[in-house]
Amino acid sequence: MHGERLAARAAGGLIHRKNPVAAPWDSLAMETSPIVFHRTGAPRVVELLGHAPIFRDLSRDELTRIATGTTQVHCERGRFLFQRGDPCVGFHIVAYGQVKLVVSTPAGAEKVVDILGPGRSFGEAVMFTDRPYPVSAATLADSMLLHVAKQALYAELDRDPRLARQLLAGLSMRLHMMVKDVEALTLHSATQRVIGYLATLQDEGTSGRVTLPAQKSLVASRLNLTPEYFSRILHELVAEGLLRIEGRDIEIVDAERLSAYGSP
Amino acid sequence: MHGERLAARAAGGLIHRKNPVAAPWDSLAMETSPIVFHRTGAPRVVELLGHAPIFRDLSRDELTRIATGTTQVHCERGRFLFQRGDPCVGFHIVAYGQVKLVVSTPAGAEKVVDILGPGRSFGEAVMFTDRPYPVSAATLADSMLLHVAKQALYAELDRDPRLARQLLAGLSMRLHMMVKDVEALTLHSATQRVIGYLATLQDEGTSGRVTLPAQKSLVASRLNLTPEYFSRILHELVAEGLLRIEGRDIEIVDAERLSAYGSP
DNA sequence: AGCGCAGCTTGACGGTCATCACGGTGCTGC
DNA sequence: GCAGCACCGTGATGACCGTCAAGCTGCGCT
Repeated sequence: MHGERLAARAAGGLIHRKNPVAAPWDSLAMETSPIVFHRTGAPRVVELLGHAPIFRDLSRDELTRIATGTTQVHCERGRFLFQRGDPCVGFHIVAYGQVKLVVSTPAGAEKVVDILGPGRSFGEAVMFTDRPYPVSAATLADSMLLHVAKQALYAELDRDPRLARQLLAGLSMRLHMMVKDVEALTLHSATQRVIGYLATLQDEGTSGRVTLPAQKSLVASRLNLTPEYFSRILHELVAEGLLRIEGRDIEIVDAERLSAYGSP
Repeated sequence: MHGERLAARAAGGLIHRKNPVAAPWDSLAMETSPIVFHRTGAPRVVELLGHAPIFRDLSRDELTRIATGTTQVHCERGRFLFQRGDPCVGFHIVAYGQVKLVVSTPAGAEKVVDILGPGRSFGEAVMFTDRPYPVSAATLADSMLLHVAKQALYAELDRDPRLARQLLAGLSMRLHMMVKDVEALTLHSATQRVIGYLATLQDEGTSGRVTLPAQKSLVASRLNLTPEYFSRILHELVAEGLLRIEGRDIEIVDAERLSAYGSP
């Protein structure tokens, strides 16, 4: 049984380190109360919803209707938003902060499925299936989320076919990513997975410098590696002169040779 | 690089073995011409569409409109319906026969993502993303498929919010399955994956007897195993008195002990 | 300052699983 | 009937990657 030891660090310390991830698309005053729900038709909510990719190019009217069913959720670092098995009555959008999605066995082993930053949404798919959550979600930093109630979205869905297309496209992209993940897990070696991951980080922010979105042990789990082996691979790549590492910042020295490393 | 040798048997011989999988929801005369498209408003098409889970409880009117954009595709065993990278202009429904979805590296390694029987649909997600196919599809038996054109579906989507919900639910279930797959690949051992797979086969057809949907090497690839190791595992389970095997038919002797095997 | 702890690294070792090689069986077609 | 081919099983070997057990570093805290 592997991953046993990951369990120890799973829940994430409830430590108050001031490490909120900056929101690129908006910045708000920070809430640090343990966990706060804020039912509100606040004016900002419409603004925030409008910036989420999933609701791009909806009209202001539509957004305000959806905002009616939306609550703000303030959540400090290291708390669970929901656990696998909980019922699902809506979906979440990250306003600021950072969230991890994990699957875990009863035995305590844990695997990071994804690491989500501001603007990303999650839980839509579960909402549409009327099943309990298959994963758990926990904050990696003090965060603020929007929770959109199922009813509100369904109501709007009946009015606007364009929204349906957006949602379908969004879920489809998600599925596409999952296929890529499965492909990586089954067809690529550990080293190739690391290289591929660095590549995806790179074309988000252009230039040869990337920075890991979270601590290395989390990224390792995301790539289905132990922290130890992840470390070894990174340092092997450094030894080859392909990378340069400074904490979470990684400089890609030779992108050409990197993407070809480990094929023949 | 593992899976290199799978490539050899990848394309599937173009042999004419009469091995069409019986369609539980309809039976039709078999076509064995190499590959035939049949643009048709045939009366059966509406019937066939109506039985696909994805179009369940649509009205006859709606189905006939969709049928307008639907073509019958007759395809003999061992041919590709599309290859990774091909553009996508619609999606498929299996009328009868059997289809495999595979991902493959340029190096030739190949992995079976799924094995699909009558009634199952595939390619919707790709259609909604406006990207090329991330997987290839090939027939495992002489088959007949329905191909629904993107335009036809989009048009109907604008008329009927209920269809949107069905599609969203369908894609969401697909995503759920993928999450389960990733979980199995990363958290479970090979033996546990085999056991889990047998369990899913079992609750489709109740009773202690299941039969593998395709040849063992394909099932092995689906479970991310080599045929050799898959064989070893099955026979180990037989040796433990948990299973009994006769070709593709497997009798589950002790379901209790089976599902607990390999945990402590 | 000095402790304590979380995160990261390094080394030695072993298990799980892939790989290679080969023999067996049941089709199909000549 | 036999060649030829899929498909399946078995044995020997070793790679890849996980596990266990240290040290190291930087940061927050008292």
